[in-house]
Amino acid sequence: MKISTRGRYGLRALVELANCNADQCMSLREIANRHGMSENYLEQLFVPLKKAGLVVSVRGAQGGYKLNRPAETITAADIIQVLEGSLSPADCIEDANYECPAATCDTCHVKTVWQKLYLGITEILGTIRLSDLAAESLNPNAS
Amino acid sequence: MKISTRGRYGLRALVELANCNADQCMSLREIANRHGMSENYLEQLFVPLKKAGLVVSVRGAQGGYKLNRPAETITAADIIQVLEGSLSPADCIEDANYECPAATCDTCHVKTVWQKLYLGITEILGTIRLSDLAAESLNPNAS
DNA sequence: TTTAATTCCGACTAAATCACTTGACATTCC
DNA sequence: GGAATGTCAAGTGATTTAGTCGGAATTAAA
Repeated sequence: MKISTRGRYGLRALVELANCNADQCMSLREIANRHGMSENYLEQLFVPLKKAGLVVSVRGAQGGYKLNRPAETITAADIIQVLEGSLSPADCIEDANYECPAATCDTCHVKTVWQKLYLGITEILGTIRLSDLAAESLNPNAS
Repeated sequence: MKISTRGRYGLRALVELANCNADQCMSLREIANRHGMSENYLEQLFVPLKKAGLVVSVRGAQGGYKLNRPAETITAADIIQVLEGSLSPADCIEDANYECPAATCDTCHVKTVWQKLYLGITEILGTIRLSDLAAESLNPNAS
């Protein structure tokens, strides 16, 4: 039940982008250096982020990445979901018509637990906006 | 962010125990057979469950395991925490005085995300009692 | 026009974790 | 005595994690 470096790095990286001017972009090298991350690894994370339409890239010298939408419209749920693959704590509840692989499904009476957890996680991360995190990062002392 | 088989199997197994009479015990073999689990693997899960005081064992023929406390006093959080090691989605927030390993901590502005998530997960799982799950499992149609 | 900075792409890899399996031993009921 | 159980320690194959590496394409600046 841990968030991996994919989600953690990705979230931090996008907070960084949220702190740029909307028309400016920041290179992966700079983000990676600031946060002590591997640039090559971070690069991999930006493939799905771009594909999901959360960021856009600018190639060539002085290029980099920037947010594709206002930071107010991007939530932690959006980012984590893209990078971790899903927000669901168990495969059997991601979509309504998933079938348990084993014949053991009829003896599994704990699905409601994962459903409640999934709803909770979605709700919590869905109400955290990137703009809030960006503001916090600029003014860490404010509650 | 997935719950592993440890947590899933363990929770299902304890629901089974919760459906026994308080003085009766059930063998791992029976639980494993009912749910299509590996008996030997399940055995490993019961080591920490016993150590945590959630179950007690009865050795010898006709032995097995039973709950150590009334099912009303055991929550999903208790079980998952023991089997998954922790309910925290990130290592940096488990205890108040954990220190980020890297010097990158001062550039990490997303800790509040993991804290909120941790609180949410703890709250959700902490309010699910084993007795509720046991009742549900006996009467799956009731809401 | 060259050069340096960047994204893009695909492959590789060491280490850790997951989900078991195996085997030997201890205890208790029948 | 023997079968049914829990206890313990170790091994294992597959998958995932967190990277690394090398090179090609694109673009701004010198």
